[in-house]
Amino acid sequence: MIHLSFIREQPDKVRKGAKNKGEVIDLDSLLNLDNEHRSLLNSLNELRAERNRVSEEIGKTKGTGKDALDSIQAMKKVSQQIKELEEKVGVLAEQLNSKLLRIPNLPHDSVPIGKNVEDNVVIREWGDEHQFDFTPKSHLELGASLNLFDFERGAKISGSGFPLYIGKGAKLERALINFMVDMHVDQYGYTEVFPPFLVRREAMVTTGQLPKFEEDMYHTEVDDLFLIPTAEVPVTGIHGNEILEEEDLPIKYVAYSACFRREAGSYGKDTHGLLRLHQFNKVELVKYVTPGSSYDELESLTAQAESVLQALGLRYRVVELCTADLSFASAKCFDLEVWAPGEKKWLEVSSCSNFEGFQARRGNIRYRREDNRKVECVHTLNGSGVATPRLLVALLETYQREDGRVEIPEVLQPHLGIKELA
RNA sequence: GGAGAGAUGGCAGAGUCCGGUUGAACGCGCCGCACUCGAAAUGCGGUUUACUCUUUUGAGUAACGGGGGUUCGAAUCCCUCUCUCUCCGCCA
Repeated sequence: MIHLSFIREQPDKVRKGAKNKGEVIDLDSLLNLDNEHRSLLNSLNELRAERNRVSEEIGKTKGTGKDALDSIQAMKKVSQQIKELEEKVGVLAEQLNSKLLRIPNLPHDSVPIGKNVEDNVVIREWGDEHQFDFTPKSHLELGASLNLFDFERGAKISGSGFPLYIGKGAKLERALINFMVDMHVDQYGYTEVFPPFLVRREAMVTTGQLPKFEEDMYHTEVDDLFLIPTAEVPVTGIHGNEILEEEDLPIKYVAYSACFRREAGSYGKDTHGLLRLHQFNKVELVKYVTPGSSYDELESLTAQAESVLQALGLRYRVVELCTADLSFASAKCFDLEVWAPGEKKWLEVSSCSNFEGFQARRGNIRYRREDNRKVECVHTLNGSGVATPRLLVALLETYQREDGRVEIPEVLQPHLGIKELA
């Protein structure tokens, strides 16, 4: 969340940032609430100060053997007042917090201002368009002929959007996950973690899924736990309510997880095959860094995600999101889009974001500076490195041959044990 | 699922029975200064966080796992929730 004092001091910046993101916020009611809260809080503190002072006197008086009935009677009244004020202040604080949690993060100054997806900016492209001397098939056709997945039976078990991978398809999925996790650990020094897939509310609030997007999440009623939409949630939660040492930063984690998304409101979009799913697999990179380094860390994070696609020899482009397309919690974000020759589309396989202190404040994730030993919030970043379903689409469609077989990129062969899918 | 024990500051660990200058002893760590060519050792001083008010200085309030209660006053008493540990049961 945005620091309250920042909102007080620079409300226009907050309004402008939210407006550029296309978010409607009501700062006036928040600021009024804040004023009321502070004024009551001051009265409350004065009363408590009085009570503390007199209570101490009572203790001393009793110590000398005298009674202090008058003071006790007076403090009874004061305590009653305190109790009433505490209730009011508590209600206001809750309302204030709830409003605060719904204020989006502000875009970084470098983010292009835009009205919609059209205004995103392609930063760079990598790889040449694969030349086919036949008409490339879609991943659906390839998957069917090679018997890699079975969407009908997946839907029979769980509903549409829950793919069932079979045989070499299942193994390919597992190989991709292993390949990516190993790469980030071995080449870039990430620490591998295997997080829980169900999390408490607090973890979802920290990363920004709650309270605003509860309807997009799978929720288990009885235990009040949420299925994670991304490993970002549990992995960012790892250091919640902690004070880290600056010398331990940056902390870098890589995690595989299944991801669960209700995709409420996106019915009819990308409905076929592996393009949009309720459950999918993803390898996620999460960094905790010092504020001064977070934009450099965003660059390296993006580069590391890109290197997965490079190693697999897949054509892709890096897109800088404009303000309108930036997510609620993000200050700046690069999307990686891989080219799928069968679909003839760019497919988003990664989002690399800097959240600055937005998540850290929500989750109370801080660090102690080396120079002055002061405590401040870390910056958090994360990026997919990368998500498998669309990666699999691009892989199959890119490496297909006319005879319907699919070559396996060399880097993947040790993980899969075969050179082609036939 | 059953029975029991516990949760205190960066760490470790008193205080809880018998509520009152205890934001919290002693120690470790950390920071500063002194001594030293330098280091170690030693000595001295300092060392929680959040919020509010204040131009600076400073002052106040809150927090001993979370929430609630009793009381003039709660780390300390009561209730409740969460978590951790031990034993039993069940189980991949």
